[in-house]
Amino acid sequence: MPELPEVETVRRGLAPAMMNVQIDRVEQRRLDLRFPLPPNFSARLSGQTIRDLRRRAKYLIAEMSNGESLVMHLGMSGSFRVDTHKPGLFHHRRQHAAAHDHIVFHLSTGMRITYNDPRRFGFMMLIPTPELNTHPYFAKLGVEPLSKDLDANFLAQAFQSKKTSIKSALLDQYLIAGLGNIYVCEALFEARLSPLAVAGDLVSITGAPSKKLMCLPPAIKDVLQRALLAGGSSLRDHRQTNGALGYFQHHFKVYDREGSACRRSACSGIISRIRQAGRSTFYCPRCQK
DNA sequence: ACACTATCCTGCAGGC
DNA sequence: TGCCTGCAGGATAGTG
Repeated sequence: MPELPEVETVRRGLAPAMMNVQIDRVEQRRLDLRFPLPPNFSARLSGQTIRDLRRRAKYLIAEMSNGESLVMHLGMSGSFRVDTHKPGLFHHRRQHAAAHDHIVFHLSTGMRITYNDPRRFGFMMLIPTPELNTHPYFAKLGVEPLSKDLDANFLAQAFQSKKTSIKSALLDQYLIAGLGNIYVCEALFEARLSPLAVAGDLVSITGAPSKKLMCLPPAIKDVLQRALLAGGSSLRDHRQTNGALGYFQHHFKVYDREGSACRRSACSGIISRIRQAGRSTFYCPRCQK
């Protein structure tokens, strides 16, 4: 599920509860998610104070007071829930763990942060904070799409002589870090670009971005920003940390709209679904060229 | 260098 | 009602 807008929504929900708060203990309800959890996971986190909670691409990074950082990835179905544990009260209503609640952080404030992940494609790692930038998971990551690093000149340089489709190129986390299947489809629609276009064909021989490519960075930023305002997209698993749904799925122009009418005014196209690199692509063949 | 596939895992929708 | 198939927001390893 979680692409940049969902991960950032989660970060904004977690930050008030976690920032400058101590972790009392960590309840580890399984030994592994996608990978085995780090050795002594609970012990290494217990007693630490969370100094910062950042996002890089689709990763959440909680910097601890002991110099280690907890790096978390939500995979396809990961979510966090924040609630308050009230000991003594409501004794008759024991707070049961929900299915797929794998990790619970008990904070000194009485708040609990519960990580739920049905498919367990998510993972958590502990990395010494000074090594984050050189760690294999981060060293090669591409630009943040909402930063000014993402502009037409950057894309021209990134796409030059690339024979892969623009759809696949935008999904490549080593070029742009944080886009996923939904927002790539939506951004290509905004930019009126066919997902089948060859990335390198959008760059002139001199290395300058074509006019079509110039539309893409603003389209990407616009889609991501609107999704952020909506709290992300909830297809099945994504929740804000208070349990609320995101609602950007109601604003999709192409994603999951196969067979429906194109929403661009004066376009009479029908949204198509094709398969690219093993993933569904949704687009309007009439107005995306 | 590139494209495609299978893989990890669970849940759900659709067809019969 | 149930069984089966395919598909899902990600990312990697292996193949040709």
